[in-house]
Amino acid sequence: MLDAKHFRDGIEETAVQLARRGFELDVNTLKALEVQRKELQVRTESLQSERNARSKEIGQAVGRGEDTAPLKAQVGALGDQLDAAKAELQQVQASLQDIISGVPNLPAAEVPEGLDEEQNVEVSRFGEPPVFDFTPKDHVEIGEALNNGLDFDTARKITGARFAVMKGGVARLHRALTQFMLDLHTEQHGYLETYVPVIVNHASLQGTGQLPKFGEDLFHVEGESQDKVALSLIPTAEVPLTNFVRDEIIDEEQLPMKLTAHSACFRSEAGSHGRDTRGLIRQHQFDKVELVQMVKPEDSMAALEELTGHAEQVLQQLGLPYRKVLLCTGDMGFSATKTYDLEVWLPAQNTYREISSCSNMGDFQARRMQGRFRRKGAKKPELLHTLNGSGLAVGRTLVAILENYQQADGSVVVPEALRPYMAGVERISQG
RNA sequence: GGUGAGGUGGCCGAGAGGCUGAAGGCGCUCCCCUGCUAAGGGAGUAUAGAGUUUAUAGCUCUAUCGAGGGUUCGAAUCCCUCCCUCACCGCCA
Repeated sequence: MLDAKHFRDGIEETAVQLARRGFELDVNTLKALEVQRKELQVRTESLQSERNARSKEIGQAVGRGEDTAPLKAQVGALGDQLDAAKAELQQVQASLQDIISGVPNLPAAEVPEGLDEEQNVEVSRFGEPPVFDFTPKDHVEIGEALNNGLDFDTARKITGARFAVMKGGVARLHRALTQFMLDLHTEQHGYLETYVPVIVNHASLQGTGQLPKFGEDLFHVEGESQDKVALSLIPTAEVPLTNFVRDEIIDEEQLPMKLTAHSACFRSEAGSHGRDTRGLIRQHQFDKVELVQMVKPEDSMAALEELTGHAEQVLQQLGLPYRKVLLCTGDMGFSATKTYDLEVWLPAQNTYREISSCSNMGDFQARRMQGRFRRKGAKKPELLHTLNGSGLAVGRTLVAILENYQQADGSVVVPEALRPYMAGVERISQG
C-alpha cells in the first residue's frame, strides 16, 4: 500500500510513476472520493466531539440532581445525525480503500521501463554453460531413467497434474539441497533459521500483498466453521516470515532482521494452463529456501544487493551457470520497487530460467502490516523496509543440477558442495 | 472435544455505567541532589487517523481497555457472538 499522501497531494505525479509500470490510476475518481472523504470525516468527528461534550454535561447534571430529560432528547437527535454521517463516511472510505489496496508499489527510479520480460536488463553472468559431447536430455528424462528417481506417474495418481514424487538418490539430493542452502545462509550470511506455518490467515496475506488482488493464485483451506478465520496455503515463505513484524515496533538495534526458512510453497497456477506442464518447473507444490530482511529505509537498496548476492552464492557454490537480470517495470511483482531475478542455465532448454527472485518492497508491505521500528531516542516509530528473495527454489535447483551435471551414461554427478550432505555419494546412477 | 479461570498501556496491576486515555507500581528518558557506590526528589513516558500548518514542530479533534455487534444521551464497565491465553481431563505425532 502506498502512503495516502500519494493520493492527496501530488496524485498526478503518482499516476505518472505508476504509468511507468503500466498501471493506470483512476485520478478523477480518487480526487472526487477524497473531497467527499475529507468533508465527511470532518463532519463526523465534530458531531462526535459535540456528542461527547453533551453527554458529559448530562453526567454533571445528574450529579447535581437536575432533570436531564430535555438534554437527553437533544443529544439523542445528535446521535442520529452522527450515525448517518458515520455510515456515509464508512462507505466512502471503503471505496477509497478498494482502489488504494489494488494499487501496486512505485518502481525505483533506476528500474528500466518496459512491458514484459523482453525489456529486462541483464546485469551479469556467472559460469559457462557446460559443453556436452552428446545431446543433453531434459531433467524429466534424466530423472525418470535414474534408479528410483523422479516419478510423475505416481504423483498423478495420488494427487493429480503438476505434482511430483521423488525417490531414492533424487529425493536425497533434493533434501541435501535444502540442508546446504540453510547452512550457507545461517552460517555464512547471518540469517536466523526459522520454521514457519505453511497455512496462514488472510491478514498475513493482505500484509504481504497477495490479497485482496491475487487470491486466485492461492490454495484456500476450508475452515472448520463459517466464523473461523479464512486460511490459505502459502505461495512462499515470504508471507509468514515478513509477517513476523506485522503490528510490531522493532528496536533499532535489532535491525537488520534477517530470517530464513525452508518451506513447501503452494500455487494454484491459475491462468498458466499449458505452460511448463512437463517436469518440475511449474508445480502446485514445491520447496523453497526463503530469505527475508527487515531493514531501515536508508539501508534497503544496499540490502537488496546483499540479499541477491546471498542467493547467488548458492548457485556459485553449486557451480551452476546463471545470469542476473534487473526486471523492468512491467515484469515486477505488485509489491516490489526493484527486483533482480537470477536465471540458471538449463541445457535442455538451451536458455536461462528463473530460479530466484529478489525484491526490495520498500515500505509498501510494512505499511500494510504496520511493521515499524523506532530509532534510538526517537519518539515516532517509522515504517520498516522489507526485502525477500528465494535462496533458492529447491525444485528448480534440482532441475538445474540434473541437467547441468548429467553424464553420457545417464548418471548425474553430485556437485562437490553437496557431497557432505549425501554421505559422500559422488554420482547418482541408473539401474 | 469437555470443564473452569482469564484477556486493561513496554511490563505488573486497579477500575464494575459519566469527573478514566485509564489509579498505583515496575521499567525507561530528562532534570535536581548526593566524595564514589547505594539511596533520594521532580518532570515526562501508547498508537493510529483527521483538521490546521512551510513543517515528520506545535495546536485542536476523533478512535482504540482481545475482536465484532447490541443496549444507553453516555460503555473498559451491562448483554450477545467469536477469537485467544492459562489450568485440569479426554484424544493424538
